[in-house]
Amino acid sequence: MFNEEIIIIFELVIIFEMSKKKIAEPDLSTEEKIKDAAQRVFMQKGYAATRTRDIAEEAGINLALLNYYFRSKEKLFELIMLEKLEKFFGSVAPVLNNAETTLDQKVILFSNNYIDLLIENPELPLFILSEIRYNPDRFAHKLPVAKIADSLFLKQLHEKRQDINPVHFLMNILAMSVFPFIMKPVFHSAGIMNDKTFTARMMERKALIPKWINAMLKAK
Amino acid sequence: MFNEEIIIIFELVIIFEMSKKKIAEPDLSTEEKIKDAAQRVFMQKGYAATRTRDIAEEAGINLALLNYYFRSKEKLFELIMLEKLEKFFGSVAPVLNNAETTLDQKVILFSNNYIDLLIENPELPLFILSEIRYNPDRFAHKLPVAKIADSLFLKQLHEKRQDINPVHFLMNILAMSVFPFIMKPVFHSAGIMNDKTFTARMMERKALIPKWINAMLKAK
DNA sequence: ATACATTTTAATCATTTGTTTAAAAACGTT
DNA sequence: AACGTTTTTAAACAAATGATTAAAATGTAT
Repeated sequence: MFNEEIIIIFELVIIFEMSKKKIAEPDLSTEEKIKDAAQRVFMQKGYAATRTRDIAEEAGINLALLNYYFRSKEKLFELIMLEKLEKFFGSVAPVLNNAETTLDQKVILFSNNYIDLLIENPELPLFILSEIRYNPDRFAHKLPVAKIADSLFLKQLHEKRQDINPVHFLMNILAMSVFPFIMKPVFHSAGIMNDKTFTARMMERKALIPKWINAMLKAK
Repeated sequence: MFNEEIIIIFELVIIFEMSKKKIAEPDLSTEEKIKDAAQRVFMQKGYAATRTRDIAEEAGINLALLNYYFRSKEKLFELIMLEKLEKFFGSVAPVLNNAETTLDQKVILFSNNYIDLLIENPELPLFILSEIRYNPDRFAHKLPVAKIADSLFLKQLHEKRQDINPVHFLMNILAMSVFPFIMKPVFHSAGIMNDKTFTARMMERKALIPKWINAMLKAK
């Protein structure tokens, strides 16, 4: 019947709208609900400012369940922090050590992949870096800094510009890709840029950064 | 007498050594001692992780004196935060709006002055940016973003490269100057770079950044 | 020296916060 | 349906924390 079809269409529209607005998915297990909520709250407020009650409320669960499933606030944080560290650092070393790609290709691959990652996780850099700052020793050994410091990428850079420490160039690529996301809260809270225009600018940068790095390498 | 002269020299040496090692200056007023200590502790641990007892201990004063002189932890923090905001943003707009300098000169002046500032205050960027992140609305109106967004510097940039949004270039100058200080805790806690070599690299960057920016502006 | 104001101290308070407990509810198996 | 197991709940606890208080100490002016 005609009416039934209309009803079905309305239902589909409602489902679609719900999936767009990311309304709390009620079919997750309690453990996953807590982890998801903890992720959001920790990322937004940092470890110290986060109350276990905030997480419980965000997850829509009883406070005691947090300790039931994860022992303690600290254990839960450690779990999430390790995942976020992997997300933030994990993809860097593989790209920089890929033996199949040239220097130029590495720059393109890195800035493209990394900016895509950060568009999906804009608060990641500031979260990671402040938590490391406020607890330097705790995660020191978890960072793949050695694999980056001895990377093929830095050797390839050194061949191209023996007069300048290649760490400078690596720093610049990182800076130009990551720093805008660290400044985002400033622009946003000052009402200068909304999320949409910010993302658009970041998309532009994916193509621009490799060109800029090339220009820097050729300079003088 | 000869002995007296030697004694005077020894005293001078002691005073000199003390000023070098910055041993807690005991001649400060209680109010200043608290503010100084609060500065250090807030910058190191952030607002949320800082206990008023930490500040009292660092200042070597009785806990109650903090409330006696500054009413509350929050009032004291606000005071320090405003000073740090001024330090972090205060010098930017004047340089970017100076009608007497060319575009190239502005880049040189900015990177030089700003890196000098950050060498003296390495934790400043991460402190400011995390506190804004974790409390976006609170300091939004205090930021001189408008003076930067409408700056002469951006107009001069626009003339030189009408094809690219000048905000990209401003972002790059900021990024290349500031970002290393944001990554410093990572390098440091991973044992890759000590304070001395880090500072040396930053000194190099003061001269390099203007060259890089120039190359980027000429590119393609 | 005395009286008054300012500063400092030790003790205490009220609230917040991470965690635990014991009972209730829900679940699964036979 | 009855049983044991797992999950959830409300209540409570102990420690931490920001703040206050009242008395002691110190400083200052007469």
